[in-house]
Amino acid sequence: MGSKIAVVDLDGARTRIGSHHLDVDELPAFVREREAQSRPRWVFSDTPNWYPALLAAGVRIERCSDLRLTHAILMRSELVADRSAVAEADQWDADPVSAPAAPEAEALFEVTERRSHIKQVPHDIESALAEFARQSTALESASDPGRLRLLLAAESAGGLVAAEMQAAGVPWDVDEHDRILAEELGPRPMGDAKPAKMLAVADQVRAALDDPRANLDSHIKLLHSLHSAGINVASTSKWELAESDHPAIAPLLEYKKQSRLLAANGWHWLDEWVSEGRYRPVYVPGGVVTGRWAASGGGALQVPRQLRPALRADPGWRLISADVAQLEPRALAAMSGDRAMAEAGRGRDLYSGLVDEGIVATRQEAKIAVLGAMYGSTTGDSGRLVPRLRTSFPAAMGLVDSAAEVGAAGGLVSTWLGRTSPVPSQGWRRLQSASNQFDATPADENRARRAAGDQGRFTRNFVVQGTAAEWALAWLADLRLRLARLPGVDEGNPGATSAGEVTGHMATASGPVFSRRAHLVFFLHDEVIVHAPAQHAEAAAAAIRDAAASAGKLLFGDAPVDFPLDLTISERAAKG
DNA sequence: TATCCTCGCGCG
DNA sequence: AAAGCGCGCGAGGATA
Repeated sequence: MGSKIAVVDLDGARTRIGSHHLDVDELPAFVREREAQSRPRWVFSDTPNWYPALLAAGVRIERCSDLRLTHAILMRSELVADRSAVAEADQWDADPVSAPAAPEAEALFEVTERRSHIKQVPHDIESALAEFARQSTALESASDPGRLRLLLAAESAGGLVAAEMQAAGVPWDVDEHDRILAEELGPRPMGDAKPAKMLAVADQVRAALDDPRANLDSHIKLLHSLHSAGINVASTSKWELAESDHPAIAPLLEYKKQSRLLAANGWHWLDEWVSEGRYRPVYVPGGVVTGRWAASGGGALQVPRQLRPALRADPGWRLISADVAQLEPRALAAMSGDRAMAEAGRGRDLYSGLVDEGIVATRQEAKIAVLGAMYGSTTGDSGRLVPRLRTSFPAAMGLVDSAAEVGAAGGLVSTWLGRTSPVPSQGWRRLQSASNQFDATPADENRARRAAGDQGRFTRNFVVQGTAAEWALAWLADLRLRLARLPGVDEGNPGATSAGEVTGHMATASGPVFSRRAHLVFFLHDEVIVHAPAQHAEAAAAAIRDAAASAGKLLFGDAPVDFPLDLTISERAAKG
């Protein structure tokens, strides 16, 4: 509290034209005023270090550059001719640090403890100015700075969205969640006891195995019990179990399902991650090398469909859920300029398009073929179907095949906007050179070949997954601005009723910035959920659609590829 | 007792 | 008929 920070104004040529010294507590008012005057592009060392406090004070910003996020892209991008200066400034190559999910007093010690061995970027003004200058120079040396600028802006906007979604939280119906748990597991037990329905199912399994002491919670012990009962499986995974037909299998699969629900999203999860009716997972923008977001806490990447009914809009509000159908193949069609593939997906389900065009017989086959093409399958049904795509979609297949070839040889690949894959590890390179030595054994050669294949499948998928992630970021970035421009709950709609009551309820859970206006609450690779006042739900839905159309134009111009959405407006997220 | 690894399963 | 990409998480078991 009360520590001094410096803020510097730069003009378009990055020349210093002013500076200010503020107490940290004065920052929100300062930012609010500047934002109202000129909506500058703020430069943050690291968004989670600055933005949560602004949001808590009721201040949103329109745009920023996040130096940590942009550094990570620029230091690797093949588009940048001279990236040595950026790459050498390795204090900026730091771990993502997320804002704590909720300021809980008892967790403070733990949080500081954990953060102390995490490498953080510097937050002082001179370091930031120096890095900003290095990045600007690098960007100017790029072969296609326009694309990279787009990527950097989208990436930074993603940082803002993550902070905003964490501040807003997903409206979560704890009672509904508890009902689902009770239905599946039985009522909440005391302490760490197992719920009643689980105990009952476990007894059925033990009876069927004729093994009253069988331990179902340890893979190893369970495997022994299964073998003793004459069930010959190599693992306890459910797909393998499902192939046996023994009376113990059905209750065992049921038990595993219950056990998973309890461990991953049971009452303990509810206590830890949902408070005041808001689920606040921790997002990590740019956390995956492909550009996808990762998560670190709360399991935002794996909320089971079973629990989707627990997402519930506040009274007088709606949830608008939207996902892009077949985002990755569409991104591939667009970036490769494959007109036939674009045509297969235009105005319809892309998989059904493949059936209509006579390329495969069923939608299921189409899905297996397309996923196989993007993931690099060579065996089974998928390996059999992929070659048909090579005939029909030569441009798309050429792009992924050549990405795989480059990767297998140790090379780098880049996404549409210029995010470049990481160099293969030293261990990988050692394997390859060992297999080229005169005394290489067949085992060496095998290992090297397998590793080369793995790397090839990684780079094959990198260009597609990464470009899809860019589309999604562009979608998000545009959407957050469109939503911010929608009127508040009691503005511009004289017909609105009980608005005061609704906002009164909201103010606690969502904080001052989000309590009155449509806002993003969830994002997962190719889907968004927006929480909006009922009277603006249609406008919010239109914003989601318009943002998707803009994203396609922004990235791919007039390429004949569309990105259709499945969109639902409801009080509850759809049942899975 | 703390930390790492493997397994299995949830999500896209 | 569980292949073929990217993740996070919890539990049990092994290791320090």
